[in-house]
Amino acid sequence: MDEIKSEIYDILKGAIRAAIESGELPIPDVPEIPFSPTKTPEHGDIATPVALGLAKSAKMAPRSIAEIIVKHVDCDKCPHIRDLEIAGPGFINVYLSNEWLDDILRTIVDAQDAYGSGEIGIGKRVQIEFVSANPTGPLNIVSGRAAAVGDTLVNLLNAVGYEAIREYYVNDAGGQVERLGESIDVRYRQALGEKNLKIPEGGYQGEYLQEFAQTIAAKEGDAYLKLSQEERVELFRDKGVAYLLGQQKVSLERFGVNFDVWTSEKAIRDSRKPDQIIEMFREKDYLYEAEGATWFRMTDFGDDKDCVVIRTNGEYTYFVPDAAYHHDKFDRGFDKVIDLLGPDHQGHVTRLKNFVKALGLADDWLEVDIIQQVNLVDSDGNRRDMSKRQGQFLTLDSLIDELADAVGERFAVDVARYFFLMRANNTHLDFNLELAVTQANENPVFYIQYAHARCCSIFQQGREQQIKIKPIDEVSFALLTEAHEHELIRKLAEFPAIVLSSAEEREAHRIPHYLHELAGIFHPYYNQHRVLDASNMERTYARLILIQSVQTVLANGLKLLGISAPESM
RNA sequence: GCGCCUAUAGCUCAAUUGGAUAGAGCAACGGACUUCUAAUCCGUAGGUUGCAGGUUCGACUCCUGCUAGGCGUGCCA
Repeated sequence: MDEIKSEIYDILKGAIRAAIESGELPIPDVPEIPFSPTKTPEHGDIATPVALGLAKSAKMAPRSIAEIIVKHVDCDKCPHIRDLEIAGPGFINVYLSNEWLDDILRTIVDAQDAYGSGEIGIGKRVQIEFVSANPTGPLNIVSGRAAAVGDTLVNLLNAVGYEAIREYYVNDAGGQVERLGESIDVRYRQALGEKNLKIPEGGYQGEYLQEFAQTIAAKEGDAYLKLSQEERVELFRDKGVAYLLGQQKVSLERFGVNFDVWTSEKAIRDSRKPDQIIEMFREKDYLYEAEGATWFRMTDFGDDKDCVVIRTNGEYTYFVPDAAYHHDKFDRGFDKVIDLLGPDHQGHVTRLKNFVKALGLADDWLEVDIIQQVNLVDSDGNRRDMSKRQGQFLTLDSLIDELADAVGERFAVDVARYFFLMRANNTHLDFNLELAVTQANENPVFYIQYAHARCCSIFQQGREQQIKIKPIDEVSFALLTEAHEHELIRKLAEFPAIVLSSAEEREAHRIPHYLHELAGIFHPYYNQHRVLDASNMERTYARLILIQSVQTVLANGLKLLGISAPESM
């Protein structure tokens, strides 16, 4: 496929050059030639608007430019071109010979699991940091969305050759975990019968801490009351972080996301890195003292406000360990670092990028994407953010529990991942719970999975009828004459380009859309045409190769999304 | 006030990153199981792409100004 594309590119380039040399096309140089697969077969297989782009500089009508270019195309040189056509305002439509379709099926059958992968990123190391929720409670659904997106982006980057890893930054230091320790202390003492205690300002009210504190009380009794409050808060802080982080890991594993590296903020703070960063900033004169605190000259980097890096109490604000953390990422040798942050962190994107700049790192080394918020809605679009089950803000676990009640544990994670992945990252996601829990035809996840299961089912039937797939060289694809068959093959051919653009643009949602479109061609085909047909075995063999290719692409695509490809449903 | 994100069919979203007649699913209506799985298919209907300008051969896409919603905004992370 790619070879044919570059062949056609060269032919068109040659034609334009010949037209310039003959003086018919008054432009200085051969331009970039954009071309893409067409939306509809009526426009051929590949089309280019290059003549439209040249209209201005050549001061000619686009259609006549296209005519001149086509006149100079040497069709004998490229057996893959069946026909050339000028259409609409001046598009050049290329019709490929049927060999092209054969080539695609051959490529897929040869490559199998590897079909769709690429090499553009070979030799480059990428780190994606995502979820990174505070270890002060269970993961919420936005974290779930980030987990699905980050996990898939890593899959995509690895598929196109990068060496990408998943990393989780554990915010186990600072004021929030202090509040956590204090909150657990209150719950612990309440569990022992103490009255008139209140969760401190900024503390955590959730039931999960009551349960945790009750477990401690049941196990250790009042042993900890002998400690000073300060000692107790510190102890509970550490116990709480360990417990809640453990819970988060369990949730993530259930969701099919496994991080390669967990980095502790506390460890970063305890290292010498933050001091070194401050030292470096001081040397570069990025810092000044005011109002008892130390400030960073953020305005020098174009922001409208400076910001505090050392508080009046002498502690670093989170910026310092954060800058140190990113410097540490650089030291670990990543060519590119991507942070996926939650919607409440958007104010920090510019500051973070500025700190990275202040560290002397390249502008495009750090990429920050915001994973926007998730609303749960019903089919009428009404918001439903509360969990029925727990009567509280929905957590990732309770979402999967609800889905599991409806579609079974087997598909609950598949459905959740699909719904999180089907929208662009920077849009607010309306998660239609009603649609997600329908096990019926409307659910797009099942639509795709069912297509895969149907492919498998054909092979199962074939085995029962003693029909085996023939080696590809003994099959004649000329028998695939149905319009649906050509449409399917054209769609299969798009897959590698979709994977590539999806990885490079960080737009994971293109994969679910593509798979849905592919299934949307397969199902009608399946309904109208029989694959296994004893009265026409030669065509059966050709169709089996086609079905095998469809199955391969569906399976490869679902794997990128971390969604199962069931053999039966 | 300032900054970021968003606005496309009744609802939820696409649109190969500036290309041809803006496409899907859901919801609505009417049909198809003696067939490799009906979790499927076929058909009907649904649009001034928030508004107003501009750039371009060509704009959902880029620029300017409005309107509406979400989020953020110097010592939490």
